[in-house]
Amino acid sequence: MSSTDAAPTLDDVARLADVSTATVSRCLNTPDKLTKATRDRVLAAVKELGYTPNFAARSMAAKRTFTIGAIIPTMENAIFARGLQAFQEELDRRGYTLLVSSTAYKAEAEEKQIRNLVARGADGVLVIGHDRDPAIYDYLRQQRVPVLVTWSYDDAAPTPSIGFDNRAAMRTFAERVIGLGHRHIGMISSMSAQNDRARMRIAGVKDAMLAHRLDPATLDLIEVPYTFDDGENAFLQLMHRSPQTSIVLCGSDVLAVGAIRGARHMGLQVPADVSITGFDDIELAQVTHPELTTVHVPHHRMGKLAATELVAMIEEKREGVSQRLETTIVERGSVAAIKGAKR
Amino acid sequence: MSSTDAAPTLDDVARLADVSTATVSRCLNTPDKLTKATRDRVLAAVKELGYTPNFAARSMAAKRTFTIGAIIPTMENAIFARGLQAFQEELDRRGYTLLVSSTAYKAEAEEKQIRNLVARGADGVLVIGHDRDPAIYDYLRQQRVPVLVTWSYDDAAPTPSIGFDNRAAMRTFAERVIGLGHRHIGMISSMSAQNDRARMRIAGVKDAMLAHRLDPATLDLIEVPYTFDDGENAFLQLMHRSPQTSIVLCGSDVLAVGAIRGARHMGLQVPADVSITGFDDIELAQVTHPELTTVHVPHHRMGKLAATELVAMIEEKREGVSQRLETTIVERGSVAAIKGAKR
DNA sequence: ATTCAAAATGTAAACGCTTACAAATACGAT
DNA sequence: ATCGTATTTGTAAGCGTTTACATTTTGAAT
Repeated sequence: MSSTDAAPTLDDVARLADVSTATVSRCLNTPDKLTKATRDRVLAAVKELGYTPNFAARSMAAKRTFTIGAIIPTMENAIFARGLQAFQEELDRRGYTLLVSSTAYKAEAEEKQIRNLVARGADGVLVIGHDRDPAIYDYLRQQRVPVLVTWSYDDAAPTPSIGFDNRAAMRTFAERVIGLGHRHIGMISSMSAQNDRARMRIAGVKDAMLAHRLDPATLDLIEVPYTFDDGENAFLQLMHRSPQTSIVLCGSDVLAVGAIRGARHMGLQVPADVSITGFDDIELAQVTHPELTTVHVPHHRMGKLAATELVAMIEEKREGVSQRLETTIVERGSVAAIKGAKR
Repeated sequence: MSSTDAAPTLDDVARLADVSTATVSRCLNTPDKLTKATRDRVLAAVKELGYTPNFAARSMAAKRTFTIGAIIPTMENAIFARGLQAFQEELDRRGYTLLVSSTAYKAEAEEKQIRNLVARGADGVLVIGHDRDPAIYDYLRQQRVPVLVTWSYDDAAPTPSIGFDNRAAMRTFAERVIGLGHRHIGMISSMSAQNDRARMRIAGVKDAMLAHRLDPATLDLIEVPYTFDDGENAFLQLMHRSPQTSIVLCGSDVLAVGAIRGARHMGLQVPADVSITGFDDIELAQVTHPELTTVHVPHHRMGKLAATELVAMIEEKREGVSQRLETTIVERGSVAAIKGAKR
């Protein structure tokens, strides 16, 4: 209705409702501490003025923001979207707001983003993977901001994590495809520096090779950034220098989709001429042709559990407890057995 | 080094550097107003304490946050990712931080998100498309928060916009494909309620039909949400009820990719049996087979211009000026001409 | 040496909330 | 009616910055 000069404050509401500011504050935060009569009066005033509490003032006074920050490597593709969505939903349910920022996979960018989030008063922080400059962990500890790692599980790490064992997951998966008779193996990974997930997946493949008496040194590995184009280029390069490659394991579905396109552009049939696999099982894995055989990650569950745990860490002021989730293998159509394979 | 009990404040820094809090503040905000000697002393203290300014306190005192909020319909797919990335980069360059939140295409969720952003002190707000409850615009006006619309251009709208003419873009595109001889046209659109972009794209198709003496009433239109599955299901439904359909125009690349999968599952060849088109030209359009013929939107330019304009609105305290960007048609492989078409 | 304007620094009042504590009020038991 | 307790409301002190204004310092000009 009325259109005063500046944004209305608690004082304005208090004056209009003829109560103290404390009462207005209580009405907004702990409404059941008020008589219905006053509550209604205050609410009416709030509505009439179109009052919105000032977040900065509130969080300064309360020393709480009910905000949680998440730093993810990228928003450009959907890798983290589903998990984050679930994380956000659970947070919502518990009265927290999510602040997201992305680093474009630049380790240096992460520290800045984290400081920003903390400066903004994040009550807790969610990060992807364990690997990062120890200074970041020191800073977070000094600021007393709880951190939770996700997308990775490592019991031995000092930071609690809710995720899965990337190495074991990839190992199991690789063993399965090697069991199909593949001997000339290529791998396209994201850059492994400062990225334990990528590194562990590579290690997993090597574990599997070892288990099958293949020399891990023969793994034709190529590390690239994270786009479709990167995947395609890597694939072309790989097939060019190792034409006998029968399967290319990709560190992510995005890279795998790029690789499939590369195969098409080279005139190779997938999986008849070459098998290609992904990792993550994002929706994208089901729109390619052939659809992608990949490792399914429990995005939703992981996001939800992470939210639950992080909120508990904050509210109960306790250390986080790690939790290992299981991954599963999803066979679709991008892998074929080698003809004449023993098993 | 030291690890005091709570997060260090300006006061702590001031004490350590043996200056007043005002000096510390100036050192952080307008460093050239200080002697090099004091500046160095303060900076050293900042570093020693690991001081990070408290954002809430700062924005309360300065009544500025250098934060801009953006509300997008979804983060689940990459439709808005590229534009937002460019928006963010330009903002960064100008010293602003971006806060993003998404509504999952729920109109009701938008108001809440916007209030939240404003409460958090956003100096300006970016939204997608013009359509929304007028109450939202009223609120923003009352709070004196500049708003800029993007992904849509409408000279007549009261809110300034930096985008393209969805209707004209779709009309031109549809005319082109109709010119290829298609007479039985299907369309899969996002839900058009509270979504001028979707509505205008539909209108564009009808415009084109009219221009080609086709009855717009014969357009077989189906509206669904925004996922791959929605696109696939819509396609199946469409082809089931109108088997003679020769081309399906989709309101977005995501729906189109779903439709292509639907065609594959039905055993239909694209484009031999049926043509399918998209809209947006996100990277996804190039990983399907066939690659998608679509309307290219200048994501990057749009994001960058939006950032520039919104910051100008804030800093120069002036009305925004709208700007219309051009779209182009990208022909890839998902459209075929009807055999024996006149022209 | 003295003067004066300019530059550097300090003082202290906001900013809009929350909350400990104090005061007032309501209500049941006597 | 009176008292005591529980409930509701008010008072006012922070929370950590920025910034207008006041004060001090600096250094060039005399």
